[in-house]
Amino acid sequence: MNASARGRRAAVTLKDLAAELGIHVSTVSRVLHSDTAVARGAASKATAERVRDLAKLRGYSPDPQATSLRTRRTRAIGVIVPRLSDIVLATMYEGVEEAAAGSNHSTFVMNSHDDLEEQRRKAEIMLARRVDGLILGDVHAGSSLVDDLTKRHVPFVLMNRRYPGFPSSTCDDTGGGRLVADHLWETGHRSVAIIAGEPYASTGVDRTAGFVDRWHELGGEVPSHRVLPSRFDTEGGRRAGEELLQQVGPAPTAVFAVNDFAAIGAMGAFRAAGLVVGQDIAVVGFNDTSLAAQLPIPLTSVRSPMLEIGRAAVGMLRRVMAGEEVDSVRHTPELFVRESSASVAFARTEADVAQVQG
Amino acid sequence: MNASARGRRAAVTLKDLAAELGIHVSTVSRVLHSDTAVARGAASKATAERVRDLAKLRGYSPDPQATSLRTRRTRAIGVIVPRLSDIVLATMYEGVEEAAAGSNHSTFVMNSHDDLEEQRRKAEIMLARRVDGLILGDVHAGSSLVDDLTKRHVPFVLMNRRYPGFPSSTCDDTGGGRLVADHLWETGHRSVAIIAGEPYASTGVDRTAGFVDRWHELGGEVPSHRVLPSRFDTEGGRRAGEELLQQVGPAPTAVFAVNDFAAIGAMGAFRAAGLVVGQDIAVVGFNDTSLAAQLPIPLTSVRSPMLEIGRAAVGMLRRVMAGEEVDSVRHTPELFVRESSASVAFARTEADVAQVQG
DNA sequence: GCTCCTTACCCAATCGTTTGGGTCGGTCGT
DNA sequence: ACGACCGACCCAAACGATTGGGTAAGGAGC
Repeated sequence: MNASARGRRAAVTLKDLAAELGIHVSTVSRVLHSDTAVARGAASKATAERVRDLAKLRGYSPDPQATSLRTRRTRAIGVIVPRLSDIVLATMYEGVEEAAAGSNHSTFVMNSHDDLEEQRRKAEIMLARRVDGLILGDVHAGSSLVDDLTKRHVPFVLMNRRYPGFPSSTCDDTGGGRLVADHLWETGHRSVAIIAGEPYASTGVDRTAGFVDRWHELGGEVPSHRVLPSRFDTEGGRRAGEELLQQVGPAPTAVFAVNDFAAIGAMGAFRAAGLVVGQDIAVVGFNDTSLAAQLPIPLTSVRSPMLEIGRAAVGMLRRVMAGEEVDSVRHTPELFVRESSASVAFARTEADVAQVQG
Repeated sequence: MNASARGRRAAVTLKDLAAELGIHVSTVSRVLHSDTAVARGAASKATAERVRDLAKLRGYSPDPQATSLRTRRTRAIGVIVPRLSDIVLATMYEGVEEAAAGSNHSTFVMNSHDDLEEQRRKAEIMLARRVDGLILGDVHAGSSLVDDLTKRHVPFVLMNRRYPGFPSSTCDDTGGGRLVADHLWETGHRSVAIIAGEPYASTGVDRTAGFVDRWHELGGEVPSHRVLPSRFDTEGGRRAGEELLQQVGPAPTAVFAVNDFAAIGAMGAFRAAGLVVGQDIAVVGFNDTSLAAQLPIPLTSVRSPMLEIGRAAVGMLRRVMAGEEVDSVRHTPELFVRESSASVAFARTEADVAQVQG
């Protein structure tokens, strides 16, 4: 019936250490906790040594609940993502976890499934848990959640997706889109389409806008029916790909999907229609997930530094929690050209297209 | 400088409610906390009503740190996985999160990167956080961690991978392997290879063993050099695929990769070597991740109920935490045949093989 | 009218830490 | 030789909730 028999509650406390050393618990606390600033003055060098030795010997580890209760901070941060089974967010989260662990913070993650209701609910759960701050990886354009959190003085930063006026750690998605436009233009394409992702996600919107802007600068045009919204998964990419092929008029010679998974889905649709990706049609993805390079037809993709985006989000959040103003960071992407769009001269001529059409 | 100015610390406490109602804090606590068992007897119906109304009005939410301190339980469970960027584990975690939320528990996840040192370190961090229990998704064969945790009376269950003698929520991997053997045998294959995954993971080991056993029952044989260990990612699959093709003697007509990602990597290797998957060589994966069906060449795969595995792990852990003995659960897998192995008659004859060889 | 229940509460200790303030015996400066 | 100061501690009040014990008033039963 004692503590250790009833469970694993062997946990040694400050009081235990104090009793064993014959000194007061507050002295032990100061020695163990304070970073030599307060520690000096709390106990003699000899006593401090004894305290530290015993703490190590007994395996003392402070009770975080008690500490939190007293200090009003939990050293926990909440992370909300659309879904962790999206490898992009999962990778960013790895960066978050790593950086948080580095500054002695724990992280709670929750999935919002990109549902506005659920975002709020999950945020409330985290706040009820008294997290010290939030990292939102799923912000929707026009969502009022960010304003509400600001009003409530909840420290938070955005990750993955940005929202004007709030600090975020994202990829330079616009720049990434421009890289793709340059690449496709240089390889001779003039008729392109974009699988643009969800309209509420800045990632897809910015990548699309970057592409379109650059394409215009280069002298090209992207008809609006060639910009298809889509889900971010393979299924969404496949549907968009199918839709593209069903449009009247010649099919595009190149397709930019704002996400690797959508690109993979589109590749499936093209192949099912008898097109050979990399020969009949070029496909470019985004994020350069570990899959891209390993696919049967390796996928050209824009690498976004996902781990770094996650790490940076933590750094920013720490500063926000400390009351500082922080600026958004846009991490630089890099294009990796692979077989799905590598060959320069394959772009079909108008004549070819007419033939295929006929 | 007051609490609410210094941050968002507006948090209303039991004491606040009690003061406003002119009753004692303990009465408020009993009304709000107890599930009508203790609540009855704590206050009159009228008072209870007033308490509940005011609590709702003021938006009272109990301080979990204070509660934990008093009750010695955190309602938090720790989850350790090899890596969350593995879609399989991420999906299981979604199941965990959902089930945990359902029973009002929070979850901490950490990545161990399949490193023994890191597993221990992460487990210690979670225990230092005083989680009520652990779900281990990364147990290694022969690891002593499970024994150590048992000795320390830490409630835990295993997920994804099993370990004899400890409760686990896994797929029936052996059965899954048998399904694949039946399928390949029926479609005429006699010369097969296995990309077997890491030897420390029961998933790969069991899937391989199930396949091999069934194959023997059917009268086939699997030479040991045809069972290649591999990492679980695409890179690992590609390497194993390349190695297979370099072996002396005729290449196998079918390959079973114990994981979809490894299968995708292998498909890449085969294609690079000029083989057409689904025609020259059959490939089967495992887990039926969302990618499998959407790949350019849709991948035959064994679906494991990942969400369910995660949910069940939580249920089991709750029972372990309650002091019950629980049995392991092996969830039933299901085979989905697709183009990568669909056609029955393509298996190359020995003559063909000889020709290719020559 | 007395005891004995209920009913409807209140009291106070406790969980493990932190932290603003003592206190007490010496040492230093003059 | 005397006050100021310093080093090395101790005290006790929090933080917010839970919970084993009261206790006072009112009614039932004899």
